[in-house]
Amino acid sequence: MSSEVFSSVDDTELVERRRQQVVAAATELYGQNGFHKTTVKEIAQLAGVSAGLIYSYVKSKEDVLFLVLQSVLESYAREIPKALEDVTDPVQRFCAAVRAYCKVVGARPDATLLAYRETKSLGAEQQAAIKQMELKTNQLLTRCIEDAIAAGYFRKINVELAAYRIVLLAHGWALKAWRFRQFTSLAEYTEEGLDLFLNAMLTPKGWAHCRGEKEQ
Amino acid sequence: MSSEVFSSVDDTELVERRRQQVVAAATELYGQNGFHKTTVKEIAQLAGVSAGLIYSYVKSKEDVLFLVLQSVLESYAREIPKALEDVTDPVQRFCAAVRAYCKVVGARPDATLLAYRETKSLGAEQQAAIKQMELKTNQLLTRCIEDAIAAGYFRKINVELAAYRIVLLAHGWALKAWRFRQFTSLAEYTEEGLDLFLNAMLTPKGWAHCRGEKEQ
Amino acid sequence: MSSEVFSSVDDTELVERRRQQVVAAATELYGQNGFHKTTVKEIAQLAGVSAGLIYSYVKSKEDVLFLVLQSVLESYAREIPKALEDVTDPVQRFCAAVRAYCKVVGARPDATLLAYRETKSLGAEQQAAIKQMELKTNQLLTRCIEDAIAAGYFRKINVELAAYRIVLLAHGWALKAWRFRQFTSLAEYTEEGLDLFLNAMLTPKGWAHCRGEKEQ
Amino acid sequence: MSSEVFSSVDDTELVERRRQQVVAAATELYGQNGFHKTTVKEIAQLAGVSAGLIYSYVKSKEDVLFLVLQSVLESYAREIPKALEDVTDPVQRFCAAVRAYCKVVGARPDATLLAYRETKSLGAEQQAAIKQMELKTNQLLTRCIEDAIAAGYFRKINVELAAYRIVLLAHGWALKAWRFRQFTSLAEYTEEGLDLFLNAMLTPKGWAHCRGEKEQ
DNA sequence: GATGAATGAGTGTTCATTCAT
DNA sequence: CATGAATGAACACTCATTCAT
Repeated sequence: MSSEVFSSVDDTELVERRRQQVVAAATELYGQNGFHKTTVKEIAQLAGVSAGLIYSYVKSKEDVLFLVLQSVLESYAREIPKALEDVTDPVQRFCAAVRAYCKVVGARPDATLLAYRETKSLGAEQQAAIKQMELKTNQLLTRCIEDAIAAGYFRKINVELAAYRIVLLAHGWALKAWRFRQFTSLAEYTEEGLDLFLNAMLTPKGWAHCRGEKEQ
Repeated sequence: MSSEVFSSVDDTELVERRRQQVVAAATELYGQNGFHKTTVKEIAQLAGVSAGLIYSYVKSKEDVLFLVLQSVLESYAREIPKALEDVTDPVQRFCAAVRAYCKVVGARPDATLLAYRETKSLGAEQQAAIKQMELKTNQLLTRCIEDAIAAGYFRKINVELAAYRIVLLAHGWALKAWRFRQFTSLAEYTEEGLDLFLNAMLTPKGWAHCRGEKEQ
Repeated sequence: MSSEVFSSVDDTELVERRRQQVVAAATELYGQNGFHKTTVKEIAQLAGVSAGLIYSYVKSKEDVLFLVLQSVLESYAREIPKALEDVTDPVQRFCAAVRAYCKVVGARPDATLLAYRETKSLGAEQQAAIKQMELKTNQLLTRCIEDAIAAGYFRKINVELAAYRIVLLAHGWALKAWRFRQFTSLAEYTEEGLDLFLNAMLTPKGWAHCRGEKEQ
Repeated sequence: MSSEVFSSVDDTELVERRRQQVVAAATELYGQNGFHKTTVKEIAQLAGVSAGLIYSYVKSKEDVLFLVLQSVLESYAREIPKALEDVTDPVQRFCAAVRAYCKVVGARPDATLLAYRETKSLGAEQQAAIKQMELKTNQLLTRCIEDAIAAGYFRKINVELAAYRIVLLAHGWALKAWRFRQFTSLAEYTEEGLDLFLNAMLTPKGWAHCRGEKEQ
């Protein structure tokens, strides 16, 4: 994947710091007004730098969008594994992954929306890179599901499809948060969704296992 | 709703015809390149009219987007009731509604995506009008669910949340069609999703009812 | 002068009638919003005809302006001689001319303003034609002045310059009517202006003559 | 007056310089072809800058017109007081004011014409601001006349009306310069006009005073 | 490294004018 | 003669990007 964003500045640490400033500003503005309505000058102003400076750290306005979306996807890739760190039981790992995913999405629903809304504004290559990152996130879920199947706790279902249903569960909150917030909480939404899926996925052995867990 | 799009031409039939031309062209282009990257001239060219003519039937480029999204939402509001016309059994009606929704979305996944991507590009008023139409579509689903609950076939769940899960099922196909198409079909996707939800919603009485239906 | 406006319609009487409709509408609109801000469609609408029809009686939007200005200038050329018809005394003729000029201007100050504001919007040829008409109007005044000089009533002054001062007296009302109306009337304005000029122009013989007139 | 024109550039001196460039170019072009027929690109080209740059110093094409008219009116407000600086005698001050006014108008007759022709092309607020400036110029004249009346040199006439006659004298040169230049000079035009007004305004005491001045 | 003035290509929109009906 | 839908050239204005300082 050739999707490294070019910078004319060498000092890696400075590049990082500047980009963070810019990405933070851009995320807010893109979320509010969309990619196209947001001008580079607005981003620069909110980031507290000059418009010209941005082009020392990024080759185009599109690159900024790429960095923004990258940072969103990275937060997924960071948070889910973190939530799984100390969990060993396959079913518990699955549940933890789902909860973690929903939680990251819930923390910045606008960011997730942004990914849906603006990915197409990127060039083909960067679009592909973003999709690649999404697939990697999904693999975190597929692996959990596969493990639970291997352990005999989940039925032998289409793993990738199941993973996508989870993704849609999590993203669904972001997509419809404006309405959901009016009659439910993220936690409730997540647990009910989780129930739904467990219901459909657990084998009798899986059920027994779960009950055992709870009885402990 | 004050969201009628203004036309300087009076002949209703002509207005309808021209708008259809323009909306068809715009849907394709907006879907391909997004609202902002698409120029009015491109739309005009694809629609086979002059750029100026568009402004006889629409007051702004934004109006064209509104018309496009409106036509998408209208197709939902048209197709779902049609699918329910001759179905009386509450559970069957629910299933028919879900299948119909998934089918309309599947017929023009780009159009559904467009609604997600570009609704924010509209002015506040038109945005509200679109959301209103979406709510109306959802009510087609809530009514089905309520009826099934009233008949004792579905458990007493949060109706609106359930409806939204269905919406996300249907829209999910559009959102991830690029991937889904690689390993499943819309029908399979729909039926499996339906199963999932029925599993979670049916009461014992509902289950018995279903089995009876099939045995007939 | 090749400044005849072309019409594709032959029936002279109809041409006249239609043009009057259009000119009336255009005068109002040009006066209100200026030539450039006024659209042909607006003129057509106010005139109660279709936009296309105008082009049967006129070759361009500019032609309409020309007709409008022509009608203004013609009203000068018509009213001043009428006011002189039964007056034979040179000084009286001069006074009658001045009063008549001020009166026509006062009747449609907007129209006079229009001539100042929009003559430059015409093509060179039509601009020249309008100036020509203005010169003709001025000659009505110069002739009066010359006659009064010949009769020994006026001093031997620069006749054309004097005529222009009168023109500016009359036009001045239109140019500053928005202010003048607040503290004087057209009649007062006219008489005081006339006094001013007579003062400067009358010979002793002229003065005696005037006094004699009044004593009669 | 809320009629300050906005600039996105802060450096006051640069703003001043650029605006002067633009105003100079615009004055010429507006004078030649009128406000509406002149394109922003033409102005930019003549000013030797890019079209886009203009919008760093001005918010709209209309603002350029405002700046142009403002500069005309300012030249009046600057030159007339300057001409009065070392003159103390009321009648002399009046004469100096009239001569100064005619001279500024004569220096850029096109600019004065522009004010007549294009003030209506401004928005309501800027139109009002221009009229306000015109009133201020007029007050320079009224004050002279009032002083001469107070000193017993001028008769007790309607001061504002008299001031406007002077204004029309000065503007008259601009309005009809195309003709006047063919048979007289600005100086002659001015002096004769001044005579005319003095004739009508001076009291016997004023006459005596004048003669005295000359005899000195 | 940082600034922000300058560029100029690109776009939505208007409107005089034409012409099929 | 009359209509008004259709055309398309023209124009104000925006904004990503560059580069001299």
